[in-house]
Amino acid sequence: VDLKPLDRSFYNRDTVQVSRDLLGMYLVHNIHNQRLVGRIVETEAYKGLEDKAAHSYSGKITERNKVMFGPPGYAYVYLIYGMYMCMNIVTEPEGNPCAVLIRALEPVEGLNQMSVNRYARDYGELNQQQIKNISNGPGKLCIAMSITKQCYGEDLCGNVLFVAEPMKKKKINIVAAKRINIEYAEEAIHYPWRFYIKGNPFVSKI
DNA sequence: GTCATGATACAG
DNA sequence: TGTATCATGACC
Repeated sequence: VDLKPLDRSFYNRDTVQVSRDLLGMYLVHNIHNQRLVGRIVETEAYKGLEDKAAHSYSGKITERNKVMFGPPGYAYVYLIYGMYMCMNIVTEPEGNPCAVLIRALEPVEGLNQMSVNRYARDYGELNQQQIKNISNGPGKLCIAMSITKQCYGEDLCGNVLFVAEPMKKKKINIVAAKRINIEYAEEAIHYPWRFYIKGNPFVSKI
């Protein structure tokens, strides 16, 4: 199946809109001569200067957040809690430091390799619990998809790591909710900028 | 449900 | 140099 990167203009839009439109799209990572594909089922919008939960809120450019201040369509990957990586996609025009966090995937292609990445072995046959746990969280999906700090700043309009529209797009219902684990963010705690596909079993938590 | 884990970024 | 962190897995 042919999967082609979305055009940069897709990302050069309002971050909440991009967050919603990413649901149902495929995240693709070509690595070690293999293609890993996951359907995006959960996202969160981080709207830069107006959002206390965003890493770019202060407006100060740092080593970590600098890619957020650049042009849209690039990967913002960072270490969280000293142990896990999170994958974001930069949105909006250059200078407006916004991003979408990818919070959960439904495995589409390369499930076997993902299970090796996650569980350090090839189970051959995975049980339902193991499958469900492969990529139902932002840290988990980075392990499953081999997304590391090496991916920081990767151009998603290239052919290594990108988002593609599936051949057949299923009809979905979108749920909007408060974002996860941003208790420090004062009024931004309540913004309904978490989006997920209603009823999808790979959503991280209800 | 609670809690330890862990490395880095960032502020002070 | 101290502190908080866009999470997870292992435990109760």
